[in-house]
Amino acid sequence: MKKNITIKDIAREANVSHATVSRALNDHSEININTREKIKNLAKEMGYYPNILARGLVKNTSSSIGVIIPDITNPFFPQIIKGVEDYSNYKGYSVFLSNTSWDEEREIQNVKEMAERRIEGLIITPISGDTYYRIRDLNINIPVVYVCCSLDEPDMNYVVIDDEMAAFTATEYLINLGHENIMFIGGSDKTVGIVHRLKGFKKALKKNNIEFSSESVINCSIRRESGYAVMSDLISRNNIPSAVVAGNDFIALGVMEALEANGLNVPEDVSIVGFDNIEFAAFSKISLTTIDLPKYEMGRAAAEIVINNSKEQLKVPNQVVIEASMKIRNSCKKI
Amino acid sequence: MKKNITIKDIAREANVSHATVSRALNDHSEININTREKIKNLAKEMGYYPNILARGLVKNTSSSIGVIIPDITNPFFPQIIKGVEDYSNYKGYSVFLSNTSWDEEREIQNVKEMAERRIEGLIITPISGDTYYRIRDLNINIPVVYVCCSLDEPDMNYVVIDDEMAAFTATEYLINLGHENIMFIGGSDKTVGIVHRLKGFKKALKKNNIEFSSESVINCSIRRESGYAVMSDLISRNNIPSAVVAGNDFIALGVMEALEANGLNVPEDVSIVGFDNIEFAAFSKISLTTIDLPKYEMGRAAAEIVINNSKEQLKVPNQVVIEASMKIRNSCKKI
DNA sequence: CTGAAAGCGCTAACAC
DNA sequence: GTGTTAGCGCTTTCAG
Repeated sequence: MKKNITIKDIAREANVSHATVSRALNDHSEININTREKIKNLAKEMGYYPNILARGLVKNTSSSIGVIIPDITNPFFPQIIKGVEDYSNYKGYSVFLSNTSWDEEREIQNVKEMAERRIEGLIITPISGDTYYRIRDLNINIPVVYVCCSLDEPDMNYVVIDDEMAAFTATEYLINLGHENIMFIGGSDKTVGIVHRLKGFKKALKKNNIEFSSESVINCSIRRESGYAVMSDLISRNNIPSAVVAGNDFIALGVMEALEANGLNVPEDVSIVGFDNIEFAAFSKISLTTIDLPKYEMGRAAAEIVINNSKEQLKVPNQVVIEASMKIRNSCKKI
Repeated sequence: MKKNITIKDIAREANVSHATVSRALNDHSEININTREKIKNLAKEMGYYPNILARGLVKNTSSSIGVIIPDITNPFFPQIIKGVEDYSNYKGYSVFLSNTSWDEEREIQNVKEMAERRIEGLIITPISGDTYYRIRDLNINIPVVYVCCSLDEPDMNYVVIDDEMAAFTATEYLINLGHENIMFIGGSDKTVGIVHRLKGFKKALKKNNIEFSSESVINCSIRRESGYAVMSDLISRNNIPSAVVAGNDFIALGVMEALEANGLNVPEDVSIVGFDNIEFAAFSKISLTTIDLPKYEMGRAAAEIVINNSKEQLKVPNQVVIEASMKIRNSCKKI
């Protein structure tokens, strides 16, 4: 392994001390402009790449942040990541990415590892609300902001939409279309965003005097396959609702697939509304009515919070609730 | 900013030297088992997180790798990333992710930054073949493997499929279905994979005595919107092919959208075959016939190469060509 | 088995 | 302006 060029190598070559090289490379004011240029040229010639880790050691920074998500395969997350990445890159930060594949232990493990790498901020969409407490108890001494996960904790930083409200809107939209047999399909009851959505769902039923039956909510993992499996099962048991509110678009798509596979049509046979507005929901063949989350903006907002606060160690919790709206397309019909 | 606790803090607390603490924490053999346990417990109690950067400085490692891709929003890439991430995580490496948004300068800039962060390997799907040479000239002293980009360079490491062959197969499939007016829509002529695909396209035409007209290949950026724009333009000029080979699925989807928007149907009015087999291509409403790239496996293979070779500095170039096959669905019809 | 000391590559006083 | 020195948090000889 060829050794990397260091500041000392340059110093030797330039006949100066390595401190001078450091000053030159960092554009310090107290340095002769000629030696500065000479050193800079030399550094370029020699193919010098500063060792940021070493610098970080003395300056106690890493100029990196971490992003932990459960499933990069769900098109919802890449948009968030893009928002984070653009801002981080702009600010000179690099981002560590971790995909936990819905494994809570892996999630916690990765938080620890990132702490050991001295990330200056963590952005996470946790698998469950428990994660908040587990991370808190980790005492990692790093600001963390939660995306799509808000708990009633005064010290928690998060970027969310008003899930309850959004689900309420979506559900009432279906009710106003004449639906009464509506099911909520989606997500485990450990996933915080889903819990809020479910709350909004129930609220809308109640307000409109539709009796809520526990059989009308079905938990499943937040995967396309899960939506597919749940709806297939429903069909086989001949227990088909007239409308469904899906925990998110990925699940909604699975539900649509299952319907399709069984010769049922959307919206003719069953109406459906999703959550997230992933890119494919807009695809004309799919045309899924859904709640539009400003994913990119949420990622960016989260990045702004951690990066701008990492220095002064977040004092005021940042709890940002971003506006979401319903995108009405063609997956729901009046009955 | 609360200071992080260090090995020295533990040493003081345990009345030993910090070297002993280091030995204990790293399970060295030459250490009293009792002091080891005592120190370990103390470390846990005190909430100690080793500073991996400091360790890296002395051991000259970072246990991190970099991944650079042009567009995380294209579902093709998350699968690759997942493959990389799973293996890296398994091996104790963290991954830096960079999304360049098709900006070549940002791409190069990020390579430099990652070099400064002393990543031990770089996995990149470059925007153009030029990148290979620019990176090579950067002399970053880090193994890099290219994904979906192979050049005729003996020292290049890459993981690809046989794009030319695959495109040949796809095109001939359309020809055998009776198509003669086939267009290739996709990608800039700087993108290496696309260039190979185009080559295969031409080869198939030639072999089947179909005259090739330069008007039957249209370059565009590798985005869904581009496919949409190109096809819209074609339609407005009333220059509609009977079949199209798309540079990739994302473009194919855009093309389908444009067709749809203009009242044209797939496959009735125009047949189409894509490349990549992104998840949504399989969606029944879409049912896109396409070339299936084993994305996850490609990412994993790339990660294996960089991680297992970073130590001994790749000597033998790893040029792996993974098998790809055609997934026949319902986007093409016989004429 | 443990401590002292050196050093990874860099920045930051402190002299001169 | 520049060199000398110390030290960031850690691992690793080298003694003992």
